[in-house]
Amino acid sequence: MMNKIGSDRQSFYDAVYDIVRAIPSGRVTSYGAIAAALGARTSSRLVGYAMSASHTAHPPVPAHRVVNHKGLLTGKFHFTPHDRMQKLLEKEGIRVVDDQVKEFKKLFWDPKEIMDEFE
DNA sequence: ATGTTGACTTGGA
DNA sequence: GTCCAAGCCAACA
Repeated sequence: MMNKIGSDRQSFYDAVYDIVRAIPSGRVTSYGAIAAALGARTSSRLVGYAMSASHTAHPPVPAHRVVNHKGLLTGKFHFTPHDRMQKLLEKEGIRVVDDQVKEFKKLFWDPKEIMDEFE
């Protein structure tokens, strides 16, 4: 069986990467939403931890589209340079002010929308 | 082996 | 709205 993300995949990380790569341009999601989509809502921290290692993943994951549940760019200091995360977002039409995604609620993309692709 | 830390979230006060 | 504590798993010292 290889239809469930997280259980058959090589690791929780790969599952996270797959979802992040599926985030549409110009949209954002949260760590918790990804964790929830994986059925591990309480492991949202792992999602963030996975992102810290995402820069070594291949193909690369658009980690800049993942923010915390408030729409805050908490991971921007993991980018080089730090402004890159915001730059990338703005490039996609997302407005970021004071490290916070404007209209976050509206731009929020629920990973569960593409869960079908993984079933 | 144990203890700490971390790109987090939730629930209760 | 705020602040605090707990829970999750992996990497590192």
